[in-house]
Amino acid sequence: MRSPEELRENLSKAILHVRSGHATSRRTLADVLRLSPSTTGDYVDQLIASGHLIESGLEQGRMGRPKRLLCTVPGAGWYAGIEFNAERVQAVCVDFSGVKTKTLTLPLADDATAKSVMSEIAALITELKRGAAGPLLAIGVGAPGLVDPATGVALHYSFLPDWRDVPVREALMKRFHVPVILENNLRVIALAERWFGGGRELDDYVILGPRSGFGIAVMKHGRLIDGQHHATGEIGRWVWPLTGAGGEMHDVLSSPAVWRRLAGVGGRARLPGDLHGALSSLADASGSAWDGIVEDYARIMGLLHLLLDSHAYFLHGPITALGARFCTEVTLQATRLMPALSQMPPNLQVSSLGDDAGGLGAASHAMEAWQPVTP
Amino acid sequence: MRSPEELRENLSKAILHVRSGHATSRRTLADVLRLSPSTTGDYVDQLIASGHLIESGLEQGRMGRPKRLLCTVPGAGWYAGIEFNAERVQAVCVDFSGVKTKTLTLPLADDATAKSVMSEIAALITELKRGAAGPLLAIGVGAPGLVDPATGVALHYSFLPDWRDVPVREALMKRFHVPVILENNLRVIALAERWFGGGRELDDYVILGPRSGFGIAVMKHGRLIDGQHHATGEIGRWVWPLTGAGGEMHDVLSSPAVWRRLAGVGGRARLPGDLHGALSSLADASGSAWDGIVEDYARIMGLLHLLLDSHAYFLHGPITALGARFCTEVTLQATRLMPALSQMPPNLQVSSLGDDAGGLGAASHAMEAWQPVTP
DNA sequence: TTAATTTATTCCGATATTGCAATATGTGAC
DNA sequence: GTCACATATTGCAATATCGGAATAAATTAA
Repeated sequence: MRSPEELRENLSKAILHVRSGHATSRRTLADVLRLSPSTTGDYVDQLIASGHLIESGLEQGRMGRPKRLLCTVPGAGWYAGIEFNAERVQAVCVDFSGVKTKTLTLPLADDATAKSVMSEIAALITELKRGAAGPLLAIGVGAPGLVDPATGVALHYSFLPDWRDVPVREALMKRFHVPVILENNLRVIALAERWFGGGRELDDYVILGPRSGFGIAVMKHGRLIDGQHHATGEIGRWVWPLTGAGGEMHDVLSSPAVWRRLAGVGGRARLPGDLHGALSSLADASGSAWDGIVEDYARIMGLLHLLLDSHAYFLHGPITALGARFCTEVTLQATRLMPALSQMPPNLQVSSLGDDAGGLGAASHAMEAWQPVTP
Repeated sequence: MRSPEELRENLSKAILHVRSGHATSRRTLADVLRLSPSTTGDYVDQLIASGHLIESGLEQGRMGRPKRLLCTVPGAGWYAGIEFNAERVQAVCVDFSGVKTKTLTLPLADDATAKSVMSEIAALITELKRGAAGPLLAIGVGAPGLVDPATGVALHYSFLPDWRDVPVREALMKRFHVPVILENNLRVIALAERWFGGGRELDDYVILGPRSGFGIAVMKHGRLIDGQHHATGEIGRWVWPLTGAGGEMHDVLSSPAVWRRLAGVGGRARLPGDLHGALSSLADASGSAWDGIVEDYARIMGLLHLLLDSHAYFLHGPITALGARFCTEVTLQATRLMPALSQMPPNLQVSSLGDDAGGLGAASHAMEAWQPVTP
């Protein structure tokens, strides 16, 4: 008898591979699971019996017996993905076949507290329940700031005054009685990119997330890299300019900072409510402010790419409003500044995921963590 | 029946864990292998019967039946580790219990070619054979420049004129009839750090290798990170100064460059034969050249640590002659330049491995790759 | 049409691995 | 000393997984 853990894990992986489309039949599933066809067949029968998978027709190859196609049953349940920051809470519903079926967004008041945020989250999940097919299977939460995924406690977030040591997992598990997974919001966005974005075929890419701060998430070998102080990717705290001392990069290159530079306003200016929209109207800007921003981003891209040598770099956050032109110019400028890059130009692109990248990522995390119960 | 591959892999892992001291009894071995005690017991019996392991006494815990200690049999065979650059070839012998028993070094002539290097390597392995206990089990090679580990072909190295597409694995396998593993030399040094250096308890650290160029190797989750163009960690090609264009970091911060700056000679000056020795005599230098170098390294440490957040950074290469004082000053200066580091000071240290780090690393790689034959 | 070929799935005996119980071997309390 | 407890190892019946053969279902060649 093999350990039940391992069985559950294999069943879970089987579902994930079918859902992602990486495996479409018993045979291909056996290949990606690295298990024998016989065992895989058993698994599939079991998952069909439990209502998680279903056969959806035949696919004829160039020759031989056709594959009996497999797919996940949409109504077998759904995952909730929650993401929030100081301005809004977002909740998305992803059904068992991995399709986003609903997105809800709730603006937060200026005087929002940890308590009010948690109750908004619960309210949104309850709202999602109405009309969702099947049972809620798991909840993923992408929280800003510092989090401890192991304990499910959110440690700190500067823009919500009393957001400190919030037991997110405990609270939501008590309320909804399903597994709850907590992660940093930039890191769940990396998962969204794998499930819904341009990272579907990749296990090596980087998320660039200039928002209020500037962090990155690094996917290597299909896994997000970690650090000692939950501080991996905190490049917003790089000194800026790079040959200076004291000042920090996110003061100059975060999304709000980029808007200020482009709009030509000082640090005191009040930010527009819709930063993405405001930046969007500046997308065909030119002049020294634009060129300076491009050059700054180019330097960062160069440093990152010569260090990480990743397949792709996905841009996220309000700054994506600057569009593909921005990415192109940054890439060009990077190669100009660092000739070594001409042999290996970085593949920088605007993420195809829109504003609900965070919610999608949180749901992706829930999908990856959930396991079926074995009979 | 489980797959024979998996069995061999488990036996191999069992040996590695016993050798490393991470597992000292059947019980603890079961824990680290994540297998049941019964199965692990079978494995151990098998490995004792085949002469790879042996019981070496009892260890009494605070209570209960004592562990029956396990250790690897030194005479069960040995691993050859080869490392070279334009100046010398190095070969080390590591016995089955993971102890280095011999190091050989052969200087290379100025007119060395790929062919002569390969024949020196073969000669050194043959020399190691004399007096080594048991059979040669595997050969690890750490080659400078660009290599393709998958095919075992060394692609390119600037300082050996015709070193291009050299089929290292094929040649040595034909000659010695054992597995041959090829890797980049900086990356095998990372393995040496895990087996023989300060990385023994870590699975998250970085190797800084300023030698002729300047590369780093990043260990995350116990695995070296890879990239798209075999170019991960090529930070020597960062633009330098960081706010400039065109010039590259290794022109200023490689070991030869640091010596030139400290010695106050121009770029044309001939390098001393013993760079480590030459730098050593400058270890208590001071003045603007020293301060400039410290500041440059501090910037790099800051950038790396805020991005990678690793447990430790091990300094390798001739520059280690500058000693612990250099590391201390770099760390201090980094924190001064980037205040964010004060919450998470980087742990930079001179590697405790000496000049044969490369050979040890190559042997480590061979150790990790070798698997016992199942009866 | 039939036979040869290719690919996917299922059947089945062999066995490696497991969980649990039993056994071994120590400490500490009294 | 004896008993309760703690920890490590071994024995054994139950079973999950495997390899290989058999079967299924298609294409291609003749």
